Amino acid sequence: MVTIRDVASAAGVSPSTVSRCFTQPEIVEAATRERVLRMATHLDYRPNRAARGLITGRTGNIGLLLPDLANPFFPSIVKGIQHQAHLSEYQVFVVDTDEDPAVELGLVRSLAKQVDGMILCSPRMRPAELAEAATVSPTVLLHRRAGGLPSVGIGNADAMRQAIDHLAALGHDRVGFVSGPRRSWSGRQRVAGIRKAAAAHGITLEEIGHFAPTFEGGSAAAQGVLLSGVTAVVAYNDLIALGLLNALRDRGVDVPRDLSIIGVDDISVSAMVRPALTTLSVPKEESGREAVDLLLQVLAHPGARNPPAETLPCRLTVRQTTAPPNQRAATRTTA
Amino acid sequence: MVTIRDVASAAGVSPSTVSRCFTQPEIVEAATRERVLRMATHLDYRPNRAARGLITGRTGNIGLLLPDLANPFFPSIVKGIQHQAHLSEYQVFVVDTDEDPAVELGLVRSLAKQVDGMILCSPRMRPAELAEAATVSPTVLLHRRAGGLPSVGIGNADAMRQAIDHLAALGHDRVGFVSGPRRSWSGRQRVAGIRKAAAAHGITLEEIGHFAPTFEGGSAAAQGVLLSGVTAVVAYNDLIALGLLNALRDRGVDVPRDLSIIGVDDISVSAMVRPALTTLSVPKEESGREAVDLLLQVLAHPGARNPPAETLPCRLTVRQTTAPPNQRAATRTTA
DNA sequence: CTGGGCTCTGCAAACGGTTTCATACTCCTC
DNA sequence: GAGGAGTATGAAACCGTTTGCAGAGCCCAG
Repeated sequence: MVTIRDVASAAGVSPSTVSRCFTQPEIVEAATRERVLRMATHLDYRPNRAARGLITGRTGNIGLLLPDLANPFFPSIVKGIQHQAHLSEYQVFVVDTDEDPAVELGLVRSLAKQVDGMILCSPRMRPAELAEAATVSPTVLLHRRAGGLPSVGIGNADAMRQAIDHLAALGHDRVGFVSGPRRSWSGRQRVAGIRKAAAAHGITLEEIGHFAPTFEGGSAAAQGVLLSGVTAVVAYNDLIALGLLNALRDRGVDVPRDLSIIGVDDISVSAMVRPALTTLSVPKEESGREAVDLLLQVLAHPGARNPPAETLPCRLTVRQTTAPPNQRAATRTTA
Repeated sequence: MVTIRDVASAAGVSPSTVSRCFTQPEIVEAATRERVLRMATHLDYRPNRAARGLITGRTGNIGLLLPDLANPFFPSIVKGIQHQAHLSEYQVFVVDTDEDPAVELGLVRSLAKQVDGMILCSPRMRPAELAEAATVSPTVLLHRRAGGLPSVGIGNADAMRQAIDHLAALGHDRVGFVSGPRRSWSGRQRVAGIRKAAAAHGITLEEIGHFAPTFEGGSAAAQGVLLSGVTAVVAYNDLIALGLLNALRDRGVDVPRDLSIIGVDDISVSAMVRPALTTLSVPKEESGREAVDLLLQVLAHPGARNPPAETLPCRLTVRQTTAPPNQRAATRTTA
């Protein structure tokens, strides 16, 4: 392994000078600098980041905590985060919590020493734990907002408004919301948003259960949806919507004729199924990139007073799972 | 930040003793050890891994290179790898190459210093580059085999045999194979395997193009498949199969009546679409776990002469996209 | 010619651990 | 009671880098 000393002796200077050539090139004489850099590339020298980190206190790594890589929503975010992080020479530690809130804080702690900061994506932990996590390591929240921590979120309430506007325009007046995990902050935002939007349109809202944010969770929701007598549902996320869509079809329910379905996230699968899912498109990669930018900004100005809380807009993508209500089916199910 | 010296003075011993309590507990006297460990937990001391790595040469990290996180095949592997790595207190650096072979080697080099070893998942680079990567850092190949490097793979040829057996049993005698990336080693294995299996059954094999291993790639393959006059196709992977399935439906082709489709991977989406995709189930998480085990084994015995090359079996999962050939449709398309 | 200020470079001390080597102590045997 | 083996601990060197401080050399003004 080639060290800074090898480069130094090869270039006939001291290690300090070599170091300066990399960290503050302008203060070393041009001729010297050029000679050093030439030897460095010639020897294929790369600074040992662990050694550098030991003294600077910076690791060049950022940590990313997320609930479940198996949900295609998150890999998109990872891609955005990685791309942006690599632009600034940062590496990313990815940690999957398997939707278990109990392990989140522990993972943050165990990762803290090895990263300069963390991005907590859709964390399920409680606000107090979140505050504690933030003391352990500089933290940016992604798809969550809490206690004045810097965060990147999406316009959940506005998204729900768009969904309800769309359903109202189609003529629905009895709509369901299929909830995801009880601990999901986004979920609570969405419920609040859809309540308000439904009220504004005079639409009756049925809130249906809490389900795992997975395809299976959506299947499990089918019975409750059918019993509720609604003509349209908005689901917590696309996976639930897809599971629901499938379970309904297996029971002979025609989507969108008998029931309209709207998801949230716009994961790639949603465009692959038939009928293709109408959904609220969330800017996934972009939100990941923004989170990195925000974190780097926080790292650069540790004492900033007002940590920014960004909100990115969602956009309704109308595909094939929404249509005007089927009067006959509606009256049948409500009967 | 609490250091080893803090623990040492709190416990009334030297830093050396504290260090030994963690690295080789058996050589320090029981009473002393207990006192030290009690102080350590009390102060919430955690060894600085960068500092430790500086002297031991071990980082406690492993690197994972993969082509595209957006393909649901890979997140499953990541989960398996992470889970197994965390059991041995290793962290995982994940790097996505966006299917670009040109950047792979560079990423390996830039990551090398920060990891103890790397898992290269479905790398697209050439054997010579692979050999070079292996000199840079201890390497395990996942879903690829090359030049005696330790590897974990799947039984591609056997998988193709199962697919052809299934299609032959249904009565197909003219089958297509839709190829993925030209640089994919698995792809070449599968072509070779399916050629042999088809020959054994007296089945005519049509090899159709090279396509991106994505949903869009599958859509693009539709025309070629229709022109080929086959009654069944096996696709390089599930995403291509799904794209194909969709594009065919949009052209009015009924799957499986007019055409049978078999994918490879068994990604979660394949069970979510209708008709659900018949596919070769690859043990994704398991292969990830095996790769970690293998890498740790390599790290523990650096001089081992015969690096193991494991092969995990695939299993055909029959769903709804395979059926006996439709005689009329077949003659129509071959006309 | 002297002295003050600049610019560039080297020395040496960190950073937080691990590990080699030496030392002090205990215990046992002859 | 002396000597040797064995055990538990501490002192110090080291890993590869950054950085505060000092010093060398130079230029220019007085």
